[in-house]
Amino acid sequence: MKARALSLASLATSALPASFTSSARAVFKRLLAVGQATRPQLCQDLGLSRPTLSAAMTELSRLDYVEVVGQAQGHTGRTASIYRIGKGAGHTIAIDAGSTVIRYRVAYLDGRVLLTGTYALSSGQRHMSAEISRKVDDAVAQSLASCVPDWGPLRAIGVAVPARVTGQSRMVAPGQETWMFGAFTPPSGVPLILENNVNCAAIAEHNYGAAAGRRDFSFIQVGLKIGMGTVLGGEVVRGQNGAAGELGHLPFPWSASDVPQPETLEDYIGADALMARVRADWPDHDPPRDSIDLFRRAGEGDPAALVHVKRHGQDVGRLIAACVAVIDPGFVVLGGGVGSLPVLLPYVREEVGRLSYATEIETSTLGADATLLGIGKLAAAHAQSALIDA
Amino acid sequence: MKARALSLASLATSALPASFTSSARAVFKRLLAVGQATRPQLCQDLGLSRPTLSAAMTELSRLDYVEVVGQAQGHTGRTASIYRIGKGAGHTIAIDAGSTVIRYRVAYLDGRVLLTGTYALSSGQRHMSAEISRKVDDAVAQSLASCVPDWGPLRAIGVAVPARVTGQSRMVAPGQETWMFGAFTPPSGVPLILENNVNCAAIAEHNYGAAAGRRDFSFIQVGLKIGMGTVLGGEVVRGQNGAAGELGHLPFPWSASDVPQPETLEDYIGADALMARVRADWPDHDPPRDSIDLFRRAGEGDPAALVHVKRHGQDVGRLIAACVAVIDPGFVVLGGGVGSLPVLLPYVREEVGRLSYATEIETSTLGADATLLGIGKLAAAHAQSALIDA
DNA sequence: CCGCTTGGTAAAGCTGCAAAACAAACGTCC
DNA sequence: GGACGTTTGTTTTGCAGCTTTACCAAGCGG
Repeated sequence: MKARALSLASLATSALPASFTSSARAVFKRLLAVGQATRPQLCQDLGLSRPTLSAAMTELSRLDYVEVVGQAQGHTGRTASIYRIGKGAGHTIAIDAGSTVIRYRVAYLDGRVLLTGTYALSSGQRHMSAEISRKVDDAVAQSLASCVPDWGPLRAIGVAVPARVTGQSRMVAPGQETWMFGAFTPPSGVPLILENNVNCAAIAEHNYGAAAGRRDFSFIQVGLKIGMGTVLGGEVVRGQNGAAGELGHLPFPWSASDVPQPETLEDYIGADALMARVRADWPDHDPPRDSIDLFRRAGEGDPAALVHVKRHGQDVGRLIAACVAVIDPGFVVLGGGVGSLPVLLPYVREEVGRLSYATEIETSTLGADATLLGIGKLAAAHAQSALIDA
Repeated sequence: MKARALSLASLATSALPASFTSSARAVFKRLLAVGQATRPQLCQDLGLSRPTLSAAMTELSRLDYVEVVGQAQGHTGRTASIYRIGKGAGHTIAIDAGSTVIRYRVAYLDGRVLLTGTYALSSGQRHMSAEISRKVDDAVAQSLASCVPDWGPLRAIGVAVPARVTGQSRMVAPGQETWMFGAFTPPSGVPLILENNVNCAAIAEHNYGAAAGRRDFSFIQVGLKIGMGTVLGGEVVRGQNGAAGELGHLPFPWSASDVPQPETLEDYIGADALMARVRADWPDHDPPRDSIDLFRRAGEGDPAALVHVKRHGQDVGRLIAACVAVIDPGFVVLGGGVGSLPVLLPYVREEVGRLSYATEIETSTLGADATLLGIGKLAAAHAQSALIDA
């Protein structure tokens, strides 16, 4: 996760039409969360009276923030209209500026997908490069070109980046970092939200994945690099320098005789170092090609592979032990190319059990989509509050 | 900080008289925070109109929650009455059940002290013991005996303990842990609030000390034991098992060849281990008697002492590096018998600078009172919300 | 005494909500 | 097909909590 920081500043958001009553805000929020609902359902869920809800609907309809999509028939009584978020609420663009591919997705604020796409990078980019900037620009251009009136206004663009992100707001002023903005010119007047990619994955786990409904948990990504995203009290912990979860900075090696060196741990736990150790130690002339191969063989019972998987699981467990010692999240989701492999899990659990207090550990089920889902959620959430938290 | 956990449950709180308007709540809160204020000041600070404030005052006066303590004279115009919290709001008892002494303090909710006292323990109690329970009971009995009608009702009892505290609420049902409640029987009907002593010190730093006004920081206590209390977004991070900040559980020793052992770090960084290393390594036959002596000699320039102080500062810096890697608080306050010694600070800063992102580090100025101040604040805050968050 | 300023209260009005009453739509039973 | 019960949606009315406006009270200097 080592990368330079992005310093953030605010950008003028689009002018807002009006202020809403708190009930209208609640209705809008609820519709975003559940997708569709009838008025009686909304009354029930939000504890509002029918007249109040009626007023809220009138308010929201005036700007096309809600629309009717059908009728619900109880087995008796009048039919109820089914409402959802309308075109007036607009849409967002979410971009996962990953190490090997750029994914993008255009969606309404309630998550309905309008357009998705992928750009491959010419080679694995361990660090940000001009090519990423270009592809991000392509993704935005493609989205804008495909835009039709039915989508409503573009409310926010979110970009998940493999870098630290700093600043109070998640918005960035254009032109601050050439690697990001060298070829990418964000459309003016549209809020741009940057977020660290691991934090995005954590947000996705929180909203759609293994950590749904939890107030506190950590998501630990283990692959080529290591990183962590933490949610405490429902809020992402970002850190003063945007460096929360940069586990590569844990003091390592550290003992009575070893002096920790900066950023050593990432190079020790990263997949490259793992495979180097595996190859150096392999008993015959057919070592695993890559970490996937190693874990496959371990799953098939290969003793040499199991030794290294166990060893790696223990090291991951020690990462979690450090996390528990500091914040004791109680629940940890393992993700990333290596971390999400189930073969690793029992060894991780064993080591955490040996070193730490009771902590539930599960592997992620969201796969490679996690980051894109998370930045999408973030962009939608930003758009939502810009619209109704007047 | 290694100690058994306290499992918490709720206790019936005293019946509440009435519900307040939000303006009355705001006025009450404000008076608690600032101590004294005139009506115009409150209008200004809270953005309320004079009629609204008048209504709020009528509400609060009816239960003696506020009282007039004087008149304020501007250089022209009518005099304004000065208000503060009244007897009706009641008082709290705060107890620091420390390792060597038990301190207690009775105070109004706004912090005005009514009574303080100290009981020495017969010997340093590394773990909780029956004697602590007895002294806590003595402290409460003494407070109750001294109580006069002027103090108003007893609203809460807070106890800071050198143990993990778990559970949603800070209240504990009587009779759950014999070491705490073997000889201590809390008065029934009064909420009892338990909190870890390091978290209390952090709360004190947040309200009265070096971290005043900060939303995020960590307080690290270094002495016989090590522990950390963290505030993120103004809220104390307690952890699922109440184990957040148990730095003794950081993986140590950890390197390519060293296997971490449970709770090793506390015994390595604790003052006893430090002095053992100092004595083993001392060049002549006059080693420092204790850590205070060591740091005094270092302050006077003794090269042998400086070597060990520097070494210790580096180790403390590595603790902070671990904390920064996980949550990146941006600001750290050093406290405790060893941690608060200024001689240590430059070495800590140097090591953190070498290993981590920019992090401000200061030493605590609250001294031994920090824990008592913190638990007092917590008890008052609990009483406050019980009174007005109806 | 009068002007001037500031503290405090009483009366009227506004906002956001709910309860009650009313109106409309739908299925069912005779 | 029409009466009836049920559910949805709207109109009316009322209330809580606040602000604005207006007024009275208290202090100071001339």
